[in-house]
Amino acid sequence: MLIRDVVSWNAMIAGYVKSGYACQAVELFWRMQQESIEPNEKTFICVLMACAPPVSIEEAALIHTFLSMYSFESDIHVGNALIGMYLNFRLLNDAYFVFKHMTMKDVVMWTSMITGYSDNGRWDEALNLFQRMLQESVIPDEVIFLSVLSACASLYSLRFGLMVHSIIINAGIDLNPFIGSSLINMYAKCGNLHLVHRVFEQIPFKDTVLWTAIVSGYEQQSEYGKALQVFDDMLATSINPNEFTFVSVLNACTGVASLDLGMIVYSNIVESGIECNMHIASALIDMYGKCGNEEDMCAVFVCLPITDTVVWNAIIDGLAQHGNSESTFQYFKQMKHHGLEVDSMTFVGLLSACNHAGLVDEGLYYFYSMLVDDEIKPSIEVYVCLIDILGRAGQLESAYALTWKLPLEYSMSLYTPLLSSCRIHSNLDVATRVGESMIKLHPQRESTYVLLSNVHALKPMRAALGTFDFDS
DNA sequence: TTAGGGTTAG
Repeated sequence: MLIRDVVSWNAMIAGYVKSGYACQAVELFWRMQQESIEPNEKTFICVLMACAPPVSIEEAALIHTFLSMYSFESDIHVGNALIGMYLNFRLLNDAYFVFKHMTMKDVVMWTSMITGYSDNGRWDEALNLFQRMLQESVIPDEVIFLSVLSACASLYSLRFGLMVHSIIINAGIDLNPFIGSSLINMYAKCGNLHLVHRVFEQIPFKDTVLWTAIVSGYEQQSEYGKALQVFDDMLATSINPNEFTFVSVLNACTGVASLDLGMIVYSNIVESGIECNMHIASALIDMYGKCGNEEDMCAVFVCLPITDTVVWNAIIDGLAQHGNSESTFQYFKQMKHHGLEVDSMTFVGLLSACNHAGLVDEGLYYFYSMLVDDEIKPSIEVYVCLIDILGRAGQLESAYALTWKLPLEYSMSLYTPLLSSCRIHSNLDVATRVGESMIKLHPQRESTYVLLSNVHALKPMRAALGTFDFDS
């Protein structure tokens, strides 16, 4: 072009951003300044959108400083792009600082800030902000409800979710697949499958995402049969499953431990022409692992690029479940060697390998290495494994002492494996103490009484065996 | 002719 005006530059920058070339977009922005083309609001909006890793925060801050020289900061679109930029770097306080100082806030800006909190696990603050928005008489639209419902789902808050649903109805928002799948996801996460079904029936047009939301909802609530049935219903329509659908369906096959079904679903994936991404791969590894086909589990793994923590966690856990403790440790070593990030799920696999092989010292070693070398906060699943390792090795008092160091909300998940260990070691003393605590916490839970009675049933058997002369 | 927020998965 012989003459390039601000619109040409904006179009170029926007094009680069939309195609994922963030660094080049920022470069173009600086070139534009060198050529003394005056930027406008739209220029800043485009370039701020490019400000996300791998662009550095220093360069992003420089663009913010540059922006301050113009009078665009009060522009609502620019303000929102600025909030979005800080959220891209997970700088929630900086984003909120910009948000707080905007004199005009529209529903889009509230959505950005709410999504920012929600995406960073600060769900309570997301919902508080939504309430504040309503108090300030901002009219919510369809999009903001999607973010708010996602926060309700993450909090498993049926109370708030129901309230939001009623606001949606009162606001006259269309029950389309977007709102429908968010509602289904929320009700499923809150465990209300009756409402999941009701919302699903109410949505007149059902697309792939809506079908996937209901399949995934049933699967996550361990209603594997229903998930498979709904998937079957979906196949009878003209709506095609996508990667997300297949992941949930594979999980449902794993849930019912059906290798045959899992293999049929795998052939469906291949037929559909959908590429096997990391989500599908890890679901597949998990399915083969839990359905007892170690060979195919490893065959899937070796075809994948070495890039993804979750895939490695899946194979480590799969090998551990098959009792291959040596291979499990080898894979962990390789994972570290390749510089992959490890997380608490990695250690769940490692510890369950130690558990199956009765390797107490190794289990403790990996546990401490997780705390000290990798500085990872152990998940409740890690503690369950650790207590199981100690318990099976007969270190029941140590295991029992550990349960006291953890928050009460986790106690039931920790006591259950401990009580089983008491049974293995016929330790009535610890069993009685654990059982009493469990009954105090959940007197209605029948499984506790069954476990406890199993431990007590050993008493006469042990007494009888005590009189038996094994040597002769 | 250039611009801001969103649904389902490991």
